Order: sequence, then C-alpha cells, then structure tokens
Amino acid sequence: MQTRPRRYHHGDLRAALLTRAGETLEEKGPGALSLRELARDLGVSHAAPSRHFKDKQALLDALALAGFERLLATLTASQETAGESFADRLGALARTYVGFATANAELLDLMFAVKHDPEASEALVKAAHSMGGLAAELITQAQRRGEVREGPLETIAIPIFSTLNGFARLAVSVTLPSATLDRDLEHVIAHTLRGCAPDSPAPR
Amino acid sequence: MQTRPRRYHHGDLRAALLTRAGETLEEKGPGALSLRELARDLGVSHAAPSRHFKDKQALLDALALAGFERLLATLTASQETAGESFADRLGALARTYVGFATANAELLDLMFAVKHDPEASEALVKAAHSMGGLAAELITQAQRRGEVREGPLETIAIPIFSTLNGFARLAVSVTLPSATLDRDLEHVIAHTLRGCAPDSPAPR
DNA sequence: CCCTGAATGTAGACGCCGACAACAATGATG
DNA sequence: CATCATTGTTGTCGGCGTCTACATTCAGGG
Repeated sequence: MQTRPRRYHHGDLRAALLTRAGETLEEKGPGALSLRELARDLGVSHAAPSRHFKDKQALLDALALAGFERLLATLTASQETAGESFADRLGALARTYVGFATANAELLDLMFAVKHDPEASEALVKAAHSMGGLAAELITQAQRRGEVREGPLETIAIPIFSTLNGFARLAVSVTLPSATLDRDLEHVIAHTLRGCAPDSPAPR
Repeated sequence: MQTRPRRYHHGDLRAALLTRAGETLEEKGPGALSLRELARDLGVSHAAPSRHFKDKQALLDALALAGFERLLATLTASQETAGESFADRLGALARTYVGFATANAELLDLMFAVKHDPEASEALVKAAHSMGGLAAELITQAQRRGEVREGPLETIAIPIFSTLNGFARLAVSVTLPSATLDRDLEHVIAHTLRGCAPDSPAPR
C-alpha cells in the first residue's frame, strides 16, 4: 500500500517544495522551516532541495517573490470588481490588502523582511514596485476625476501605501485587538480619504 | 597580558548578553545570532546564557522589550523639545520614529515580529500600548487646541500610527530609495496632517 | 537504438547549533 | 563558618545547513 510508485525523480520538486514550505510557514512560523524536514515530508533525500535552491535563503526569497506575485494578482482583481469612485477603489484595495495580510501573516513578514540575498532583492524590489504601479494608476485616475488633490504622484502614493502596509502589520502583530479590526480598518480608510481629498473649494 | 582577571562570575552577564546581541543583530541580521557565539564573544561557556534566558526566543523577546522601552523614551524626549503646534509635535514624533527605525532596522523587525512567547507577548503588548498612550496624549491635546478634528481617539490614533510604522518599515526594507527618503517623510507628515485636520470651517 | 552528457536525486560527512543534565565555583545569609 | 541558592562549566544529544562524491534518470544526436 505504497501511496506512490516513488519514482527516482519527483516530477516537480521545486514547486512542491515551495507550496509545502508556504504551508508550514503559516502553520508553525519561519523558525520551524527546515530544508531537511521539507525533504522528509516530500519523501526525498535531505540534499535534494539543494538542486533547486542553492540555499535556505534562496528558498525564502523565492517564497517571498511568489507572495508578491500572488498579492499583486489579488489586488489587481480587487480593482476590476470595484466601483468607479476613488473611495470605492481605495476601499477595495485596502480591504483586500489587509485580508491578504491576515491570511498570510508570516508570508508578509517574509516579503518585507530586511534581509535578502542581493540578487534576489533585485527581483523582489521589482515586484514591490509593480505594486507601486498599481497605486499610481489608482491615483492618477482619481486625480483626473477630481477626487484626489493635485500634486506629484509620490506625495500621495507613498503615504497611502505606508498607511496600508502599516495597518496590515499592526493587525497581524499582537498589537491590535482583533475584535475591532474591521472597524479600525474603516477608520483608516476614511482617514486616508481625508488626506487625499482636494482642497475643499469652499464647502458648506 | 590578560584583558581581565577572568573571574568565575561575570558580574552582569545578562546585560552583557543583551547589548552584545543587539550589536550583532544590527550588524549581521537575526539569522547570525547564536547563543554559542554570544557566549564565546563574552568569554563564557556555551551554556552560561541559559542561566539568564531559558531559550533563544526568551533572549529575543527581552531584546524586543528593551527596544520598545528605548523607543518610547526617545519618542517621549522628542515631544519635550518640540513646539506647541500639532504640526510641530507630529513632525517631531515622525522624524524621531523613522530615525530610530533606520538606525535599528533589525530591532524594529524583531519588535513587531509575529511570533513571540505568549507570556513575553504580554509584556510586549503592554510596551506597545504605552506608545499608543503617547499618541493619545498628543491627539487629545491637539483636539483641545482645535488643530485636529473631533471624534473618538482610535479613529485618529490608529491611522496615524499605521502610517508612521508603515513608512518606517518601507524605509527600512529595500522597497524605498534612500536618496529621497527625507523628502518622502515630509510628504507623509503633510499627508497625515491633512487627514487629521478639522473640517475646514469655510476657508479663504 | 544506443551513447553520452546534463539534470536530478542519494548517501555520507563535517561543523555548528540549541537544549539538557550533572557537576563546580562563588557569594549571600544565618 | 555552614549552608544553600546563584551562576558558570563540561559533556552530550539530536537536528540542522552545506559540501562532496556517487547513482539514476532523461533527452537529444549519432
């Protein structure tokens, strides 16, 4: 009753390593991630992973990169089903982002970790910047609609992304009580909208 | 030419471990932190640290806690030399916070890490919340001065802290080019001030 | 169809690590 | 000065990441 023929070659060990690593990462934290245990889980010798990742760090980097791609895809999708107004679109973005963060806490930690291999960093920075592109699109469009104040892109995009990412991390860390989390997120969205609003042209 | 008499008892090994650990943490990252190497550096046997920290995690937790205390002290000091206006005080807070973050990148990572011992978490959460207290004071005072819109505290404090912490982490992570960092910070401060401003009572 | 070389996986070894236990020196308290 | 808790030491254990040498499989050209 052997589950699998146990071929000499696994088929797609690289992908299997990544998915399994992602699972144990969320389950038991990054400290519990060991290449040897991973290999054992996949029924493969302890040195096999080194054929696909030269390093433990290389695997972590690949994991982070995949995380960025997944997050980017999710965020992009959220924009397609959102309404037209800036408030709608920003809200959708924020809720999606925080949703991803709470569902993938450890992964987010990894993605924004300080330490990465220099060459992997290149790819990671590129991935992170493509998220910046998403924000840029959102903002320039809203500026055209007159829903966001004028000014160079980065004076708006960076604060927005800071807030988003910052709140996501607070939510994930123990710092914030999870009971009021949804309400807090709405406060954050409202606050951000205020900060983006055009100078009120004589209200009342 | 022995540097020290090498007494059997170190004197204050616990403190020495913490400071040395803090140094190597910033220098070589958290992965390079090993209890054994720490012990070697301090000229002490490999098992000596276990008398002061039951665990490697316990040492990390203590490090994080010390970090919170240091950060809190720095932030508090920044408020004492700042001006009266909300803009001044928030600016001072933000610049100090980001300064601490860039100077202690790895430590900040540690402080807001997802994983901590449950019992240590208690102390850590308490420390984090005392920072919230600082923010609360800042805000209620500004509300009294009419420089910040009315409303329950957390609708303002949480967005502010999210932004601050989020920007600090962006700055530290590779994501943001360090060249424009100071300018970006000013944008973030300005944006935050906008978000906090009272509903403009008929401008012009 | 086989041969050959590149991918991929295996087996073994090395040094380092964190944790534990048994023991030794020190210092405080009476 | 006797006693006992504190603090440090030595030795050991299993697990880990990485390296090297070797085995199996696969793909492509003769």
